[in-house]
Amino acid sequence: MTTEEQILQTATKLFLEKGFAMTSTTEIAKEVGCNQALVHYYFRTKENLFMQVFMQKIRLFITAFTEKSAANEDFFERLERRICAHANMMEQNPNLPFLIMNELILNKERRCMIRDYIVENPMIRNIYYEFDKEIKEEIAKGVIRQIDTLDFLLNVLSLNVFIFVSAPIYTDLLDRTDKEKQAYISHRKEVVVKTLLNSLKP
Amino acid sequence: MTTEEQILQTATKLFLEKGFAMTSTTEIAKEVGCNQALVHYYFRTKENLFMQVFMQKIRLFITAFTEKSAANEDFFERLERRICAHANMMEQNPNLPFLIMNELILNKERRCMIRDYIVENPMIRNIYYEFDKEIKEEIAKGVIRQIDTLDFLLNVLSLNVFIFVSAPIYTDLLDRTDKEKQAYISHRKEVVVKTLLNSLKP
DNA sequence: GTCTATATAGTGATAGAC
DNA sequence: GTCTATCACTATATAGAC
Repeated sequence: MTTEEQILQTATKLFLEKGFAMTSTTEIAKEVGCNQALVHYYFRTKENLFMQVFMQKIRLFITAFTEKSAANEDFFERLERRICAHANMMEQNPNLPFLIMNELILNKERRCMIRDYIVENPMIRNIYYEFDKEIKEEIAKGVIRQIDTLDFLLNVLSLNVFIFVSAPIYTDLLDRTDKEKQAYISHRKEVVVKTLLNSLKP
Repeated sequence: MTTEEQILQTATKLFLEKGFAMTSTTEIAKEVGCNQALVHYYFRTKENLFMQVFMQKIRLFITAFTEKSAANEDFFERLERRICAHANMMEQNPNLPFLIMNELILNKERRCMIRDYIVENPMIRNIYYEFDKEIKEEIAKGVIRQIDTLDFLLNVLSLNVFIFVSAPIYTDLLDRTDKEKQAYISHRKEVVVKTLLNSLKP
């Protein structure tokens, strides 16, 4: 691995653990084993370095919900598969939802910066459009109750994100072991799927 | 208002807006209109000042769910009233859920510090115990489906908190006005109540 | 490409005058 | 109680040697 890749990898790890403000370029360099000046040689500013990490993770976060369905699954099975795919992505990047929320809330510039990427991206628009069509069909068929697609997606996001935001808090607050933390996450994943599917009942 | 109170008030405002790490004592002093040394004269350290703000807000956050019920309300009406009370508290302190999450996730010491307050506080234990009894009774009566009380509370927390975390992101991402942001919050509050009540159906 | 050295600016905190 | 002045520290970023 080149030094540049090492810096990017270490930066990703540290930004996820501690956020933008509390991670210094000195610390990144120290963990890579090189000099602090080198971090700036490759990425010029800390902001640049962060945005590279951030946008890559944003892409991952959004595309995770687009899990393709198997041939003969019904609507609820497909839905469950997608909700789980989204949760699994976060399980593999535990602090990711937190980092995204954190930086988007504290920094208005970053909100505006990803607007172009998310809102005006035709691929993402298309993903939404397809899902919206699906939802409306099932409502028309009477399989699920009347609900707005965006509202349902926000419900999924709320419940899924909160699993991983609350897990470290839950663990320390109730003096749990790492194994119990894992059990908490698994359990919440099940509860969230059940809650979401049940909330769609007519 | 005394200078000390002014400092506390301004600190509350700035910590809520920008978090602990990105608020400096210099900035607090500047906004109060006094010298930076004075902030340290009253509170000695920035950490002290923050913890005073933080614990006061934590208390507010927890007790908000304990809205007392009117005499002749049924279970679902009481539940709705509590969920709304909790949401309204956050509406009056828009960045509060975010601040709490932020500081609890990034700072293990703070997690442990509030453990004593939350987990071992007999009043809070009692609130939980009463609600748990209520839930179990309604399950026994067949009014709602089988669900763990803690799981339900986590669902409430997830959905309610996310309304206010997502509102500023939603507003900038989709170029919304302040009035539209307000409409978003009102709408989501309704959706969340409906989703939660519907998810309890047997 | 990697290093040392340094410019520049900001931080939290304290000492001491008034 | 409020101020000025200052210390010690850390940060980002850059210049220049090799």
